[in-house]
Amino acid sequence: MQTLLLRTPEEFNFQQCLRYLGRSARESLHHIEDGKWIKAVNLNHRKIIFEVSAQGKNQLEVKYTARNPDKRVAALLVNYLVEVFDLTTDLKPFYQLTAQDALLSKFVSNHYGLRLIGIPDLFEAFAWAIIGQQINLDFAYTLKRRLVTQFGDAAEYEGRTLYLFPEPEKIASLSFTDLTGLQFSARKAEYVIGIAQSIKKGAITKESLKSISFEDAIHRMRKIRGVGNWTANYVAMKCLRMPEAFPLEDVGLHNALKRIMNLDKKPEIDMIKELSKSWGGWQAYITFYFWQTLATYA
DNA sequence: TACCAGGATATGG
DNA sequence: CCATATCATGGT
Repeated sequence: MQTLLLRTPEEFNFQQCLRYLGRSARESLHHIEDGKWIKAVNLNHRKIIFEVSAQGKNQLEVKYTARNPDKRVAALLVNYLVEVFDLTTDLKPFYQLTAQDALLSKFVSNHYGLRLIGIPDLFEAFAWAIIGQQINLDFAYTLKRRLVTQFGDAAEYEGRTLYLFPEPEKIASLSFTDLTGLQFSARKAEYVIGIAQSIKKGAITKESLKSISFEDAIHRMRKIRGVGNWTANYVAMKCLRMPEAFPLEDVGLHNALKRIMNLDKKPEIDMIKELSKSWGGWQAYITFYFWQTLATYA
């Protein structure tokens, strides 16, 4: 086991992030124990097992081991964690904006230091979004667990089995019945396998999507079968790290708005559009913070 | 029982 | 362009 320290911004609270990561007991891709986040990932064909814990106020302690260690492992892992915890974004303007907004200040300050926790892997981000379309989150986590345990790689670590999300190359070679057998709908099976094939071929890459404008990225993603406005914005938010990403149609957002604004029914799309005009390019963060007001969220 | 869940697509008007 | 049916299953 090797150790590295990672400096974190002032507007960072590991406990807030850990609470988010522990939001579902059905999560299949990590463990949380004794204030530590324990997980395995595949980064550039290096399988890495790591533990993250808070080290003082402004640092994370990261213990890690790799199956095929080389000198790039530490750098890959740091990059991964910087992405997951969004450590390069300055949240001061976000907190300044929301503090002056009567609606947003109600709940944003309750989660000070929470970063928008990301899904760095493009295929995982798409697959998770598609799995979650139109079903309740408990069932979505169940479907993900079946996919992960059936087709994902695994690592044994101190008596635990740590699963990795399946590689697109693996899913690309499946037939629909492999996924409908896990209780995916025929549509979702088709969508997930199709995206795996596109990513395997290189027709869709994270780098190319990140290199173009937000509007162009959304437009390009929506050409993919199974990807509508909600899914494109979810991926832009959680993987591409575009701050103006905004899943307008999100039921969780609707329910959160209904609760926060004390509405008697869920808000209309046009009302949400109007409301969000004052969110100054922080739509993704504000949506993420809205989700924290719900009992279950992702 | 009926309706809602992190929606998207196909089809008919 | 808008409305509706469909999807699979779990929760309420």
